[in-house]
Amino acid sequence: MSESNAPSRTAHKGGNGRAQRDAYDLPRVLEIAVTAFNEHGYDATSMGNLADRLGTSKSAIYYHVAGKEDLLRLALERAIGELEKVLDEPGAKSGSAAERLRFVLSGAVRVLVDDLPFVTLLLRVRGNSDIERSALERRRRFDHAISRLVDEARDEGSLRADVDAAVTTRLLFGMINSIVEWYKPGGSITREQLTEDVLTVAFDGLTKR
Amino acid sequence: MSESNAPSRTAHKGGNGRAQRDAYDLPRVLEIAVTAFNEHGYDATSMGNLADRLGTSKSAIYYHVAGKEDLLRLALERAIGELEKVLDEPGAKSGSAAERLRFVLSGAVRVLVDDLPFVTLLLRVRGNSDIERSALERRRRFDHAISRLVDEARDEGSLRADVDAAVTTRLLFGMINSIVEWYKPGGSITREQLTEDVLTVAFDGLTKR
DNA sequence: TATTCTTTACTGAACGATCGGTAAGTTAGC
DNA sequence: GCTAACTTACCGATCGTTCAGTAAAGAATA
Repeated sequence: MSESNAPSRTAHKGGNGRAQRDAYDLPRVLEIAVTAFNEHGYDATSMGNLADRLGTSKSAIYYHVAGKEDLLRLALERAIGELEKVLDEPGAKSGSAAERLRFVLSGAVRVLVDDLPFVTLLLRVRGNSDIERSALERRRRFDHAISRLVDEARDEGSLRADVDAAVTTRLLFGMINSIVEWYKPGGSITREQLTEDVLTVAFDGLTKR
Repeated sequence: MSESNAPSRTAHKGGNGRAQRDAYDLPRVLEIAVTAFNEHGYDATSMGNLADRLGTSKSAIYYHVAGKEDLLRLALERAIGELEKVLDEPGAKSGSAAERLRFVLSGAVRVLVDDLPFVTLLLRVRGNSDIERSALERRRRFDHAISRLVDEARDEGSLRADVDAAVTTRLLFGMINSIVEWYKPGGSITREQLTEDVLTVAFDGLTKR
């Protein structure tokens, strides 16, 4: 692969360096689209709007993607895909339920931070189309897997049993998912520090001991 | 356009006054609108859509409200107004910082539950228009007031100091605000039980002691 | 090397559908 | 008859999408 080229040109994909007047390849289009969707909402973002941000025309976008919904599909797939991977990692499968829960929650925070705009979009989806409903269904399954871990950790005696288990899980999710609303990567708080803080507050609470 | 509500024309049915072929008064229109906005998003909800839900025509809605944005304005005003009231109650002004914090958080949960659809809409606003930005600004001020309470409770020695104060506050908000995404009034969990669970998890964490 | 063909990556204009909103006429109850 | 509460018909703007055309560059042919 040739990497000595000017960055504004030839962002070629596979084996051959073809003609490319500008670098509007799919990853770039997707990145701009996800940013715009998060800023103004999916419905409020028009294809003309995206074209302006890309410095190109509306119809040029259609060379790279099938349509507006396709951009949403690709973005949601990326987000939910990365989250699902966490459940397949070894740390999510061995150890006590409490250990596995901590591992999965850490992994979720990691994905939230590393793919922040994509996960942000996923968490705002309300099920308006088949694509959104499909992403929502996969998210529901992911949530359910963590919910089972909470139940197990409870049965183990690791977690408190005086609060409804379902409520506990929901509040836990609420806390973690809210990260996308305020966390700025590259700021003063590192990803690792954030993960530690989240687990501390979640498991030990706000009260001083 | 005047800031105040109370349009002198709306003949409310309370004292039984004017002709009313159907019960499409402002509160009913607003209720249907907020429900629709929450289900499909503000942008994805058309005036025609609202008219169908009301069993009337699009233009009939314009007799009761100035336009689509006006519906949003009224809904957001109600939500943020109720939240702001909590800060003015006596319990929010006397006692230790920890006590005031618990009072305000309880109050926030109470408003969230009692005006669930309105607060849901408020929490989903992203600042796309002047109206949204104005609501967002008031919400930011409300959040900041609670943030100061957390700082005070910390200085008092009531709250832990080993986690960043700003992060603590954000996670606390994330947890509480997430309620609008899953709580169903009239279900098995009462408002009071929910409030208690939230405070327990927030202050004491998930771990069994 | 010179010419032609093919593919890539667009441009610009236009499409039908739908949007929020309005104008003007109509009906029900006092 | 007056007015509140509509209805029907329509407006211009904008939406996502399509389509014919085309410039640029590599590949094939001579």
